[in-house]
Amino acid sequence: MNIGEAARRSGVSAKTIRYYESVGLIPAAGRTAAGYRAYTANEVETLRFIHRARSLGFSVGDVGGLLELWRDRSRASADVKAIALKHVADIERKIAELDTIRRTLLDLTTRCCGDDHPECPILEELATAP
Amino acid sequence: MNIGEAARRSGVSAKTIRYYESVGLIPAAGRTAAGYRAYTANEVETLRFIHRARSLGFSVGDVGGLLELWRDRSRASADVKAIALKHVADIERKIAELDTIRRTLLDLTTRCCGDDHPECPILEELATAP
DNA sequence: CTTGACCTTCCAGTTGCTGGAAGGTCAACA
DNA sequence: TGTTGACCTTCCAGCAACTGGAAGGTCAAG
Repeated sequence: MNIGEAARRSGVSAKTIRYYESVGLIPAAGRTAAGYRAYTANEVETLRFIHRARSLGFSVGDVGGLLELWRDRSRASADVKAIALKHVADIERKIAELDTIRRTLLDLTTRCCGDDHPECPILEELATAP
Repeated sequence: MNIGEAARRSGVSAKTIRYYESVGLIPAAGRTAAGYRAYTANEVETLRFIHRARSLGFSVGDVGGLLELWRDRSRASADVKAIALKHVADIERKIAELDTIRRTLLDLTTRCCGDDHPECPILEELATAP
């Protein structure tokens, strides 16, 4: 099938499929006589796998690792779990960071009247915080 | 003062100060006879303002808006608050997104033995989820 | 035989810096 | 006076992970 059809079935855009090929995440697809990329159902499954992994926030590099493990029948689930747990830790760090910012901003926005006067604790904080 | 000193005092690296100048976030600094950028205490204050706003996650574009309002004595605090609230909404969306992912991954990693066997609910999920 | 939906490659832009190369300047020290 | 070393300058490239667009080839239907 053509790249457009593979895109529709996998949820990965044609543009992105080409990109994944260019960075080596997937091997170069076969070609028709006219030079069109041709995809098998199997390759579409791989793309769906990638799509799901990316939607869970795994980096393209991590997805490469997961793909390798997926294809490796003699893998150790510990290796998969390690990648996932590291990702969870990253996410939790990120959430904590965002939450700190969120609480600061909520405090500031609550204290800001938000009217047509210039007094503003938000700007004051930005201007004078340590 | 030289850019290095301004960097040390503001918390913004010299490299980044030049970058901010290049993208128009700050006006071009004055120059010494030798062509070195020269900064006043006032400009350092602006850089500190920028540094704090950036550390609260405001985009460089938003920081530009905040800077303008900061300098505008006849501003309406409502305009500042609007920028901040929009940012809070963005952050909350992001947190919700990350938390959904986090919960999914925690479920999967909990169910994965993480031993030297190949069976792995994480890969299974990636391979078969809807 | 034409139209429109495909496909191809390649280049540039996004965000916010950061690293590095090649070279000029300045202050202190021998 | 010379020279070192810490500054400074510009410009170019690259990170992540795409996305948009231009210019042009292909295919199937009507």
